[in-house]
Amino acid sequence: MSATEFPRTDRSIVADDGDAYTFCSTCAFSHACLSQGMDKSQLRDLHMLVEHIGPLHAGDHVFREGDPFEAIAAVRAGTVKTYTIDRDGREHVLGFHLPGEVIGLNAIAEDRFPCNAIALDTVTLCRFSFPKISILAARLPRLQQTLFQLLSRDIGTASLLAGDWSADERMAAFLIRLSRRLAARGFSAERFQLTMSRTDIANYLRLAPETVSRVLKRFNDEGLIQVDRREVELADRKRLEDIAGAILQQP
Amino acid sequence: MSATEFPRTDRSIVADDGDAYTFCSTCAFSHACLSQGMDKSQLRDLHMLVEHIGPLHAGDHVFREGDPFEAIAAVRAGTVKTYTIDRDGREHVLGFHLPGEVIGLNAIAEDRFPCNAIALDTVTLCRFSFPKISILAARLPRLQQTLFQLLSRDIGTASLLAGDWSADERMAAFLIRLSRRLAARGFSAERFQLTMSRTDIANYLRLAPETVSRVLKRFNDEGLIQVDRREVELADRKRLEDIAGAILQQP
DNA sequence: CGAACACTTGACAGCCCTCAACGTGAGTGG
DNA sequence: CCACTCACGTTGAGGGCTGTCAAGTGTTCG
Repeated sequence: MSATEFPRTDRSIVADDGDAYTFCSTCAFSHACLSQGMDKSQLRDLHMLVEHIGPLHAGDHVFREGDPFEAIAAVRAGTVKTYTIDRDGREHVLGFHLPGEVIGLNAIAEDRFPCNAIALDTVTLCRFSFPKISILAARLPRLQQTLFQLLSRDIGTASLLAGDWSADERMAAFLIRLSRRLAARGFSAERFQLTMSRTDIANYLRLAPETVSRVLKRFNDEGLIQVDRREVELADRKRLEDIAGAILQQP
Repeated sequence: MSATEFPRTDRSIVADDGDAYTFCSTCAFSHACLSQGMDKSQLRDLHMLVEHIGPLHAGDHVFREGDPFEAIAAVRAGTVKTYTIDRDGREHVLGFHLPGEVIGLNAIAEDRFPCNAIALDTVTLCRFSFPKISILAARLPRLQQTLFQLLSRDIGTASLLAGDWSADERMAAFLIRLSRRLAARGFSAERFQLTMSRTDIANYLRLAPETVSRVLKRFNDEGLIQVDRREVELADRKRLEDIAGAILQQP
């Protein structure tokens, strides 16, 4: 069992501000960091409280359920899975987090992490001390607004999977949303690699792993996608979007 | 069809600050409003931006999907249902909101309300202009923290119903959580009135109305509850909590 | 090479949805 | 006071989707 990497503060702080503008361009905070209205000194303030974490490797935990909440983090590279284990030992995947997305926001309410976070591949993170960023947000309206928006957005995405959708609808929506998120970050929207196992997808979509397998095969046979192991190509995006339609109408 | 009441700004502003301390004691902002660390003048600032709305009557809309987002609101009295209508015309209930609870937080991200809100009975609200409360939050760390916590909490509750729980688990969890929320606001935890229809409950729990009816009847026959029309008494809270267990372990 | 793991494929059953009919209570108007 | 209407709620029968169980295949890694 690997140690929890995230709460540690004795990690070396990578101060590679030199390429900060490059890797931050796709970050959730980029609007707050890079947009107009924030001068050099303010930008330095924000970069001052960023700690670069990693690289973590597949299976390393970013944080664990019950850990005291001290910071949120933006994924810089790789994929992070957040999940909980319920009373009966079943895993519930709350989400997969791609570069630019923020994890830990649901820990603010209780001051503890209500879930685990684990790296699915090689992951690097930007760690933001929450007390510090709160103080800074009081001086920077745009940053405060960004935080409010990030939190608000998570409420919406959390209720997205809550509906009583069919397995086909869930899977199609999963693929389309993943594709869109990857595209927004500069990756190919049509062809990509699933960084998570079938079981992870099943636990996220609240399906059985067998059902995930069957639906993917049927989508493949019907020409909607081409799937080989974890490689996926969206062959008929339009029909996929049509299947997922009712779910995707939500942002 | 009734008009949307909420976005209007030409409503009479009820300035009954005289009993502000009374009705606000159970409000989500009470910690920010009434706790230490906020002096008289700051308290006045917060009360200044509160607009009292209502009374609305059963069937009146507080806001509608697509309305521009200008303000959040705390329920003072009554029950508000938030819901969406999907492409296929099916209603999805996002939540029932009791006195002291805040609605509209999921509108921040898109600057529009992503759902409808309707009064289930006679409802009064406190309306907080969001731009104004944001500015105030920058000056009052405690208020900022309260807002962050409210947003963060909603992420958790949104993912609560996302699991693939059985109808029994969902219903038990629904009753227990409703009971706890009512108790936290000074109402009886054991005996209460359902302000929503069976269909509303079904659309919230993602079940068919018939299933809701059947489960309630079985719970009644098994001595877990006593239900007569919309009157409910929790006869065996312990067993109910046991059934709901896996869901309730989340905050 | 062998073991562990992820994934696939098939058979079967169970939960819950759908469809349908009926019962009940509140409100209305005569 | 009663008949009527209408929405809401209950109850029953049947079927479909998807979970469970089981076995087999393929891949990775020691």
